[in-house]
Parts: sequence; C-alpha cells; structure tokens
Amino acid sequence: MNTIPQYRKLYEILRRHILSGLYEEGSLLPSENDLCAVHGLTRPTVRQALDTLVKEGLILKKQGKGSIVRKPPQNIGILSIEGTASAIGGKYLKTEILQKPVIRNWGENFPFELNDAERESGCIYLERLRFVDDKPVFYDINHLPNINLPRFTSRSFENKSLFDTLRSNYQIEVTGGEQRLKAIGCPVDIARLLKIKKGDPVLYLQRKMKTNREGFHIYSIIWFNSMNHSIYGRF
Amino acid sequence: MNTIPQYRKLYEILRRHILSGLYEEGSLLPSENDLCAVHGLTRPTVRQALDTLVKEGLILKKQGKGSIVRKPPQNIGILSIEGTASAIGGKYLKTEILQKPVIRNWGENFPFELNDAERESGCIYLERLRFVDDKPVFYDINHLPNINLPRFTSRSFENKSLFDTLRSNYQIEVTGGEQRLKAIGCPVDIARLLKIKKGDPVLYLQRKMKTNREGFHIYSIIWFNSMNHSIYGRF
DNA sequence: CAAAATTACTTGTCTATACAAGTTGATGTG
DNA sequence: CACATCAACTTGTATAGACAAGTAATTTTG
Repeated sequence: MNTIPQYRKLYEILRRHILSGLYEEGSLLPSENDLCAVHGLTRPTVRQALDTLVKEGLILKKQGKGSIVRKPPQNIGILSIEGTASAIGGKYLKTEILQKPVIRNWGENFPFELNDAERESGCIYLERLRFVDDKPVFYDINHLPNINLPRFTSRSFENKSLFDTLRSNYQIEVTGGEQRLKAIGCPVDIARLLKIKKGDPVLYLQRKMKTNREGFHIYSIIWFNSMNHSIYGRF
Repeated sequence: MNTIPQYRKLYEILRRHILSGLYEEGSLLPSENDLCAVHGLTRPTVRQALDTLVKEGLILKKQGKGSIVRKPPQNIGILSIEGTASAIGGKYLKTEILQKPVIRNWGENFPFELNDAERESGCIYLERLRFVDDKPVFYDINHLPNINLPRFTSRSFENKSLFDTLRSNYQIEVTGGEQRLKAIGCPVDIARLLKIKKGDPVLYLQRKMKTNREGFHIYSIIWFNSMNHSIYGRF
C-alpha cells in the first residue's frame, strides 16, 4: 500500500498553516493534546509530526510552555536569499519556467558523477528563472533522475517550489548535499535573462543534493545575481 | 533530580562505540530489539537514541535491514577549497599574516550583531592572505571577542591555522555558524593583494561562527579569488 | 501588599504492545 | 539446478497510558 503516514499528514497540515501565516511568529501552536483530539491521534504520533517541524526549524518547543512558531529565513529549496532592501516574503517570490520538465539524456559532460541507475534512466530537465519583487534574481537548470516519478512532466511548476512538489507528491526530501561555488563574470545569454550586463559578477553554483530516496540525487546549476541579494546559509 | 535520560545515555554509549571504531564503516549496529534486551529499555526509547545518531549522520537506517554505521560526519566546512588544476593538499596552503592580532574596537558599522559581552570587551583583529601553490587565493579579516584569551596577541600565526590554535590552546571549537555570500567586483586594494585586476569577480563572504564557548563568536570577512579554485561545501 | 504555595496547564520521558512493510536466507518444488 | 515460496529477521507506524518536570497564573498565607 502506498499510504502516507498519519504523522506525515499532520506535519504537512501544520507546515502549510505555519507558512501561510495562520500563526504569527512567536505564537503558540495548539498543545499536543489538542492536536491529538482534533486529529484523532495519540501523542507519540503527534510528537513525531512536531519533531519534523523542529528539525526544519519551523517551531521551537519549550517544556511547560508549548511549541513556538518560528519563521525561518525564506527558503527557496535549500537556497536561502537575504534581501538587502526589503524583506522577502513568499509573496514576492515568483518562478517562471523557461523549460518545462522534459525527459532527455544527461548530456555529454555532465559536471557530476552519476550512478548506474541514474545514467540508465535518463533525466528530467527543467530551467527556471526566479524573481524577487518582480526582478529576476537567479536562473537555474535542474536535472533529476527519471526514476519513479509518475506524471511528473505533466505537472505545473509555475510559481511552485520544485522541492515542495517533490516533498508533498512524491515524499522526496533533500537530506543534504554538496556544492561548488564560484564568482564569475556573467555570460551574455544569462545576463540577458537576469537583466544585467555581460561580465557583471554573479554567483555560480553547482550542487548535488541527496534525498531520503536512496541513490536519488537532484542536480542544480545556478547563476545568481547577488547585486541586491545575498545567499544566506547556516552550517 | 538532574538525571540524564535513558535514551541519551544509550546515545552516548553508541556514539562513543562508533567513533572509537568498534563498528566498521558499513557494518550494522545491533538491532533495536537487541539493544532493548541489552540495555533493558523498550523500543521507542531505543529508537529515540538512534534518531539522534541519524540526525548526526553517524548511522543510516534502512527498513528491513538495520542501522548502518557511517564514517564520522565530514568537517563543518569551515572553508574547503577545491582546486581546478591540482588537488590541494594541506602542504600547499600557506598563510601570511598581514596584520598581527591586535586589540581594538569593533568598528562603526560592523556587519554583524554583537551581544553586550562582546561589544564591551573589544575585539582581537587580524588580517591574513592565504596562498595555494604560492599564489594568493583569498584574503580574510577576522574579529574575535577579547574574552579570556590570555597571551593570544603574542602568539605566532604564520602558517598555522587560527582554528587549530583556538582549539588546542583555548579549547574553543567551532560548532556551526551562518554566512552571507555575494559575488562582487574586486575592490582595488584587495585586487592588488590577490594579484588580479580591479573589478574581477570575487566571492565575498561574511561569516559568523558559533563555538562551544557560549556567546563566543568568530567573525570573518573573506574575499576569495575563484578564478582557479572553488569553494566546496557539504550541507 | 508581597511572597509562598497550589493548581492547571504544557512538553519530556518511558513502558508495553501490535501490526505493517522491507530484507535476507533457507526451504521446497518444478 | 533454477526459481518461487516461506519464515525469520529487520525497521516503520501507531495506539494507550503513566508519571516527571517546567511554566504561568491563581490562590493562599504571612
């Protein structure tokens, strides 16, 4: 059976509520017993859902007090952006799909090593241009192995997070990864997309992300205009 | 009572066993039921201990299989460099101290927030230029609070790691941190040091590192010439 | 009125049990 | 022998309940 566990459903609900702003920052989530009653679960199950939220940094638990809602830095699938001018609310982040997901080969000199399963299955490829405050900030191309992702290429990704889709529809979560970072002069075709001049300094990232699905990696190459925004990270 | 929870004790035991090499990499931990029997606990408690190990990356659980022991987690990439041409061994990394550690104020617009203790004590300041293969690759300026660091300013740091010194002489270890990243055109004075042209794209990092000493942070600002090297990181 | 004690809440830890689901090797069967 | 089946393991999910410990507001006490 391909059923989604209860604790996971509750996690998705709470996560959505938190991110949608239903709870103010610093306010308390319903108590564990309340959540039990409302959703018809027992405490260990509810706690499992809350544990996941804690791990993601969305809540902070205090014994005797409750679960305090936090709003972690706006996360664009692992990539956190910090604005220099305005705070970045989810509202101001837009995504334009330049290349809808298509199935194709990995390409000649793919900059990462691939395992056999990945190479044999081919990959799903998509290109995106992402906006903050209606101004283009970064452009990314993404490769994921075409393994057990039913109906993936027919989904809409416009203004949706790729990682949200993977998480809520396929239970795939990024658990870690590695990346290489450079500052380069922007090539002309990318510069046109980002509305900057050729040769302007941009951040160039190659990243390979591991997921909870064994051997399933997500590969991204990113050009990031850091003129008005920084990449923010914790380690 | 100040008793340590059972799951925490078990976690400490298993962690010590793994790090001491009692289990080989890739081998299996005793099954959850075995651990229950041996330590006189129930499965939820044992699982709580294992969860912590998973979170730390010391084991990897597979349903139906067991808990697989992994190598101790990779370093908290203080700053890993990856060469484009030759592999970089520690041997080829040299450090030149441009400004020996001095005690002074934090400066007007220090780019990070400081706590009271830090601001009141003033800071130790030093500048370094770091070479790979005898070519300058990055320049960093570092600030650390002048709190309980006897004889620090009289130490030699030439070709020594600042972090090694802090660990072995003062038992200060970096436990995590946060950073902001940008690509910028290199300012003229930095360009001269790095032997590149003014305006060439360089990576610019601001990082704040947390340590095992409560409230003691290390602040670094780094200009990195990524022409021939990348910054490599795991997350 | 101010401080101490109580009370009602919260999360933290733990036991005991049950069944589902994935893995592996042994056991039969054709 | 090759292959399917089964049995015995593993971890994953979930229920039900108990008591400990921290928090905060209320009540009692001096």
